[in-house]
Amino acid sequence: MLKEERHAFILKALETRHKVLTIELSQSLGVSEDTIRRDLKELADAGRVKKVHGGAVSHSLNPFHYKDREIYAHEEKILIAEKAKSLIRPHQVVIMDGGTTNTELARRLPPDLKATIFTNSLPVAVELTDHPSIEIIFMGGRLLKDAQVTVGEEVVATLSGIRADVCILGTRSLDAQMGITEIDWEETKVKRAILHAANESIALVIPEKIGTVQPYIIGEPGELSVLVSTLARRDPRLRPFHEMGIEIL
Amino acid sequence: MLKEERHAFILKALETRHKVLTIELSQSLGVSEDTIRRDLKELADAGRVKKVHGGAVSHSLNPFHYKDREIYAHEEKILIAEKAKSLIRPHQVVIMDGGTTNTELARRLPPDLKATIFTNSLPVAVELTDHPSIEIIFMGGRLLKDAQVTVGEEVVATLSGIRADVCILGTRSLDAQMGITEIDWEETKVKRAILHAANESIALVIPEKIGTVQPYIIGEPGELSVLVSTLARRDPRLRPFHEMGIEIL
DNA sequence: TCGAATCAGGCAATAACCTGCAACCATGCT
DNA sequence: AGCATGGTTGCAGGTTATTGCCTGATTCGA
Repeated sequence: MLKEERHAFILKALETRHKVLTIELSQSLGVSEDTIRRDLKELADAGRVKKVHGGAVSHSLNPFHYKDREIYAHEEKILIAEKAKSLIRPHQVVIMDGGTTNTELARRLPPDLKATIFTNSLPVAVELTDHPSIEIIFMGGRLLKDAQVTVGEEVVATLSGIRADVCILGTRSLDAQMGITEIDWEETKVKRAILHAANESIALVIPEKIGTVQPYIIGEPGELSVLVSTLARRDPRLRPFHEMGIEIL
Repeated sequence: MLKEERHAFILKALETRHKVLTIELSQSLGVSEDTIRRDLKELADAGRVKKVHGGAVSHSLNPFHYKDREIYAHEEKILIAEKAKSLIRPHQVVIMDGGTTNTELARRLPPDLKATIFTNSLPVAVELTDHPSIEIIFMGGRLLKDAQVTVGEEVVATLSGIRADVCILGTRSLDAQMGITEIDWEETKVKRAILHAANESIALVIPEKIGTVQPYIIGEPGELSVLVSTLARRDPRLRPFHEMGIEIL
């Protein structure tokens, strides 16, 4: 068995299976795990696969590979994005935060919409590059690898020089008492700045996040203008927000 | 048994079997393994087969033929990226420009490399988010949709506050007299700033770009530190650069 | 936090490789 | 015929690649 054959086998397996395990490969190819490990290392060094503990996963070569990631509650997020896209009016200046729901919205903006969008989210920016008429301003800073957003004082400073019409917040947790809360301190500071740099604020949120609380507070619930979820307008979970005068969608 | 006959036999065998082993061939053709090895070497030099340890495989088995047509001269760019990745030393501060070759490099950086990378390129940043130990600073600004890089005074301002160890320029055109030149004015300004913000500058360039000129000048050829291409070190096209004291890789 | 799984690096054995050399052969010239 | 030439082949040797095993470190999941 030539090394190249094994490599071809591994790549083939990854095309269909997305993930391979070292121990599986060693059994089906009849070589030691060490050899497989070395194979995976070579393939990883060549950028053909991504090595993970216990095996490897396919490393799709185009820059949109984050699309492959399994998105939690994807269907719901698509629904929310579809609802929300009418909220952005032509020629507005918009700040878009990160998050999968916001990315979904960026992908779904009407092609004829003309607007200026500030964002600190890599995926949102990538999606918007496909849009024909939106002007994109990316706010620089240190990049958080898991959230794929920039943070730090540079982002905050940029935001302090903006007065946007509307911001669209990625919402980790929303509670009628505590408001919008976050788990990451750096992101919190940025989101606060986003909230304060816009006249109106829109939160896109899947129902299960409503009523949960994280350690850091971004803003009072009353600071929200519009809340978009998959819930019916009269759902009791939304009642307190409605009573504060927040528009429910 | 003539050499040509053996070559024909080997190619025929590869058509049907995908791989051949040196030992097998030597037995079925009744010649020494060394002779087969020499045959394979000739066929490989002629590009008819791919030589591997233990024998040879047909070209269709090997990667590049069916993958990634979308990136122009992708193979060459991979080679260049592989060459260049050793140029980034641990704990350096690096500025990475946009371009497909640079993206390729970003994808191929050794996973154990610890470094800080400033970039204004969306694809580069996306690739780097998969890297375990690199700190990424994204330089914000207006996003050019086709090049997927940010431009504008904000980027230039950020760069003016940086003194990096090395910058890696995406190179549209390189000429021994005119130096590095660009076709887009906005990008030109940013690239100038990148060049001036780093102590050393590395240009990754595919051979066909050497000797071409665009309207806007980014820098003198002498401002380059290292030139990475697929050409042999002694290639006449590189001679003028070598004589300027630019390191050729 | 702990135990088990997994990993990285080193080591040795084997196989494959490359280089130089001498033998061989066909050819063409003197 | 005699000889030089160039191409090819096999062999000896020293070098490199590959692999499995081992050990200690790291990482993961409970």
